[in-house]
Amino acid sequence: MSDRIRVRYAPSPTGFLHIGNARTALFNYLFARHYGGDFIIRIEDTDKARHVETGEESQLENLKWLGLSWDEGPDVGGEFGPYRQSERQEIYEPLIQKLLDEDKAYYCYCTPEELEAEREAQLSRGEMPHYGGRCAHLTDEQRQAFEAEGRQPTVRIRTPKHHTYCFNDMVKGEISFESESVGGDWVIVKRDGTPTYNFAVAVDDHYMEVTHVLRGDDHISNTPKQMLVYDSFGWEYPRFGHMTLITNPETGKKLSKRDVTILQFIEDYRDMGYMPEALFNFIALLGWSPKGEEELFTPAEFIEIFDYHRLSTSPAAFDNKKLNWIANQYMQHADQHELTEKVIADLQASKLLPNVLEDDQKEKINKLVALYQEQMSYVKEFKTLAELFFDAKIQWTDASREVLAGETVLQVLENFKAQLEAMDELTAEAVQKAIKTVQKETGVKGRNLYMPIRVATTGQQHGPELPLAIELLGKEKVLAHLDEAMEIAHA
RNA sequence: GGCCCCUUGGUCAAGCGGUUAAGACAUCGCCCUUUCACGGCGGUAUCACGGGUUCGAAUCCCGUAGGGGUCACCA
Repeated sequence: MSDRIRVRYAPSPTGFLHIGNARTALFNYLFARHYGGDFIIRIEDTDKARHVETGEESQLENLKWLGLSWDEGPDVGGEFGPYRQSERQEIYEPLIQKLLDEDKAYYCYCTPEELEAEREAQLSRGEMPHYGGRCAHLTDEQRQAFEAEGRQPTVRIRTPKHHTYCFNDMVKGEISFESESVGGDWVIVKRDGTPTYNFAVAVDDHYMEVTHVLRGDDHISNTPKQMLVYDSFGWEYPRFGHMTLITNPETGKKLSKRDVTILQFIEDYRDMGYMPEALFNFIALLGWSPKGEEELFTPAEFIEIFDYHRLSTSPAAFDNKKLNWIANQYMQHADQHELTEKVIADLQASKLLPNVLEDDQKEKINKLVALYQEQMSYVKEFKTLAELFFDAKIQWTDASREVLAGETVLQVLENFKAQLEAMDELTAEAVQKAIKTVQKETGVKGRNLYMPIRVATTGQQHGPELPLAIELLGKEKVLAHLDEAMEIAHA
C-alpha cells in the first residue's frame, strides 16, 4: 500500500443526493485535496430491489454542481475499477470461495421464515436477536438434503469468540467492540449470489487501496464486521473515521428522508436557486469548524485549511437560518446581470412574465433585482419578495392595519395621494419630492411619515427603498393601493 | 433492551489543567438611513449532575442522568 492518501465516497444509488451524503462526499473531497491524495467514487449498487434507475447519474450530477470533482469513478474510470459493485462480481467470487475452502465461511440454508421465527423466539425470551449458528456445522448429507429440497443458500462468515475489535477512530479516538456484539455469523453473500454491503466494502476498499474511510457515525457498528473481513484475508485495515450525523433541530434525531420540515436533497436547494458555493460553505461547517473566527470560505480555501482533527464529535443540527445567512452573503456578491437572468427565467417559468420581454420590462426587472439583491438568499426568493410588483393584490395583515390606524395617517395619505394624482408618471425623484411636500404641509415626519406611505402603497412594513418601489409599482397600482389603505384607515 | 457514540448559550461552535469561557447564526437595544433593507456598535444567554485526581478542572478519571446511533439476505 502506498503512502498516498486515497479516500472514497460510496453512495448507493437509491435516490437523490441527500444532504448528509453530500457532506460525507465533501469532507472526503476536502481531505483528499488537502493532502494531494485521490478522491474516488464507487457506486454501491448491490441491492437491486432498491436500485433507482437515475440514481447514480443524479447523484454525480449534483456532486458536480456542488463543485466536487473526483479522480476515479464510474464516469471517469481509473486503474482500480470497475467502480460499480455490480460489475465487480468476479472479484468477490474467488474471495468467497477462498473463505469457504478455508472453512472461514459456510453455506447457510435457513429460510427467511426460519430466521424470522428464530428471531421472534429470542425476542420473546428477552434475548437479543442473533444468528444461532444452525448451519454452522452441517454434514455433507445435511447439505445435500437441503440442496435436494431446492434451497438456495446464503454464505455466512464465522465470527470469532472472545475477540476484541479495536480501532483508533480519526474523530472519536479509541473504540472497541467485543466480537459477540456483532450478532453472530453474518451473511456475506445473499441468496442471489451478490455480496452484502459489509463484505463488499471491505473488499473494495482493500483492492482500491483506500487508506482512510471517512463516513457517517451510523457506520460505527459496521466497522467490526468489516475488520473481520480484513482479518480473514490477512489484509491491513484502513484508518477509520466517523463523523457525527446531521440532526433535525426540532427533534434532535438524524435527518430522516421522510422529514418534511427540512429540505434534504441537494436538488431541492439547486432548484430554489441557491448558489452552489454557498451550499458548499454551509455544508462544510456542518460538523467541522475552522480555526479562526472567519466562516466564509471559497472551496479552494476550504481545501487549504481543512484539518480532520477539527471534525466535531457531537451532532450538528441543520440550521436553516444560518444557511440563509450564508447564502445571502454570497448573493450580495453575486453578479447582478447573471442574477437578473436567473430571476427572469424563474419568473417566466412561473408565468409571471411572458417568454419574450420588451426592453422596458427587462429594465424594470433589472431595477427590481438591484433593489432586492442585498436581502435575497436564493433566486426563487425574489418572487416572494417582489410579488407585489407582479400580482397587485395586497394582503392586509393585522400589523399593517395597526400602522394604518395611526393618528396622522389619514392626512398624510390624502395629501400624498393628491400630489401623485397630479403627476403624469411616477418617478423616484418626483415621489421623493412629494413625500417632502407632505412633510411640510402636514408637519409629520420620520417614521410616522414613511411607514404609513410604505404600508399603504406596498402593504408591507419591510421593503426596498420607498420612492423607487413606488416608481416601479406604477401610478395605477399605487393609487389603487392608497384607496384601499385609506378605507381601512377610516374604519 | 444489548452494544457503541455524544453532552459548552435557542442553534453551530472555540477551548485540549490556570482565559474576564472566543466567534458565528438567531434574539434584543442603539447608530446610520427623514422610512425599509444593507451595514456598524452593543446587550441577554452556555460548561447536564455527582464524586474524585490536582495548589488549581469546561478541560483528566469514575459514576449518574439525558440524547443519539445500531442491532437485515439495506447500504
